[in-house]
Amino acid sequence: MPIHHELATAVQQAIAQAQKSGDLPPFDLPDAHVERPRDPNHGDYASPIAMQLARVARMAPLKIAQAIAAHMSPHTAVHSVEVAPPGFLNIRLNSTWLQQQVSEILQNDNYGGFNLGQGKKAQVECVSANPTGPITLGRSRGGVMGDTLARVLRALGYDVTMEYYYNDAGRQVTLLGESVKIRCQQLLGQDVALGEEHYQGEYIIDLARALLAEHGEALLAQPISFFVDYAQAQISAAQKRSLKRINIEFDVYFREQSLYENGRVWETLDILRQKGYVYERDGAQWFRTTEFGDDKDRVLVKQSGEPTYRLPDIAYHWDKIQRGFELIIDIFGPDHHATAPQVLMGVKALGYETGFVYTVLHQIVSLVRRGEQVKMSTRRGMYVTLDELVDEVGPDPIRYFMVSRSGNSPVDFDLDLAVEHSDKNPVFYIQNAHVRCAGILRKWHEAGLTIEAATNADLTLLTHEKELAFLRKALELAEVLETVGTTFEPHHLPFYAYELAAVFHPTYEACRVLGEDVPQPLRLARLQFYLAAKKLFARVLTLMGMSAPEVM
RNA sequence: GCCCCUGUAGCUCAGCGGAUAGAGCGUCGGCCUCCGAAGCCGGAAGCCCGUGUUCGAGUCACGGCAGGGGCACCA
Repeated sequence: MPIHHELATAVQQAIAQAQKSGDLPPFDLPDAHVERPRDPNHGDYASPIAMQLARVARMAPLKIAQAIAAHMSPHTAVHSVEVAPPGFLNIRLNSTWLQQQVSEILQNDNYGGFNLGQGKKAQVECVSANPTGPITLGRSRGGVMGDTLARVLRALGYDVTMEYYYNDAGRQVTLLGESVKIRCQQLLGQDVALGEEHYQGEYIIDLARALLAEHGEALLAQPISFFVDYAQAQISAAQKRSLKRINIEFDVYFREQSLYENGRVWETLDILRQKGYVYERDGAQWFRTTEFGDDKDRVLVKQSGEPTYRLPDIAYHWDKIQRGFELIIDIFGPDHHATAPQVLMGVKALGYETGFVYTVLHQIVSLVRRGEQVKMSTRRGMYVTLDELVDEVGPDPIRYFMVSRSGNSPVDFDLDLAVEHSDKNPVFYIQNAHVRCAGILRKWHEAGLTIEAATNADLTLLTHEKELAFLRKALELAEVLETVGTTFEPHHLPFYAYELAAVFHPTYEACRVLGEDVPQPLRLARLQFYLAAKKLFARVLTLMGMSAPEVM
């Protein structure tokens, strides 16, 4: 159990004890929690519980706090529990215990993680781009957010499946096939033109060229499905390669088509109809979303007899639930902000509670170069792809900047900043902390010394306030992971990483290791400290899908 | 017209109902005979407006004002 939970429990037990002994009147035990005071002078953790209890206990908050403090049982981590007006309970950690975090970090490969999820099956669905073109920046953001969430949820004891949903059944893929065929015809000198709705991108011509090289002119006799299958296979393979470049890999690629093959789509419609949520109008099948608060009903099946995307989307979520996921997270870009709630309405209509299904929305990504927004237009295929961005800035800045703000804020991806090797660039600022640790260890080895020499170091020598501040910050990782894993807002992690580096660098300046004026026992202790710091930075960077370089 | 998101320092953003609102950039001023200055130290500067809920509001509710995005029988 992480320390902030232990302390909260301790507070709660103290309240119960105080009630037992009559120092506090009886009332239902609240959920106590501890938080970090803004001002470190107030202690390492604080609880405002006494103020919250004032009403039910009908006592002055200060008196309540005193009663709780008096009944706190001793804890190895706790140095003192103080009461401060108007009723705060301030807890200070024991520095001996804090120093032991060094060995805790070194021994525990899941430092900061804890078993919040208890092995529950969780699914993160993200990217889910149609297999009709390269991965765009918006989809990349969703992917980075989803992958970061998945990594955090695994650290928190969830059994996570990363899933990618393919729309391989709709009109879009037919258009894709037609686009490729037309390009083939053009390459063969035929006078045909792409329609307005066809895919305009250069990559379509490349596909056509490759097809022609393989099959020659005879391929024009093939049905459109031939072109569809070929293009889809090529494009989805390319999408996977692109995503892998930024360390995103999926466990399951779920094909929309499979929901038609196994009858799930029509089964879903039947059930919705049986439950009275479907009616016919103008030759189409409508879903009574107004019963769930929507401002108008929505079409499930078009006049043509083809389903809209909604029906398979609902069927897909039904399938997810039947596969036993207890936590479902859907990550949607701005183009899905309006449709996300409709899927949930579908799930409700099927008879499920939707409390365990979360939709995480994010805003757009735009590129900034030399302080100016780069113009992008999806029409004409004039957008910047993930591959182009990776080519230009590399994976790490993408991983960092795509999650470095709340999903509710748009991302302005600054191309100049992303590659700038300076203190302005938070990516290098964080990675440099790891590099600096590595540098100390390298120098140590170069001097012919081994790490083993330091394993019995006396950690209680780590008394410098900056060293202790770093260890306090290390402790905060558990809180950050919990926040990310319960709010599904991954941006807290890069902020934490930055703060951790901001606590580290002054420590590095102040707490030298190899200098001749450092006494040997302290040197050994600090060596352990920097070994732990290195491991912690590597851990945090890995949780963000970033690399932890030894040199830069 | 309807829906979603946003409004915090000159700029870009954190801030999970708690104590004196934090960073980065920019700006002003310092620090390399010393493990990576890709770093450190210090200064100036801020919650869109109103009403309400609360012991306590940047945070919650309602109403304004302003900006962004979305409103297909496309996905």
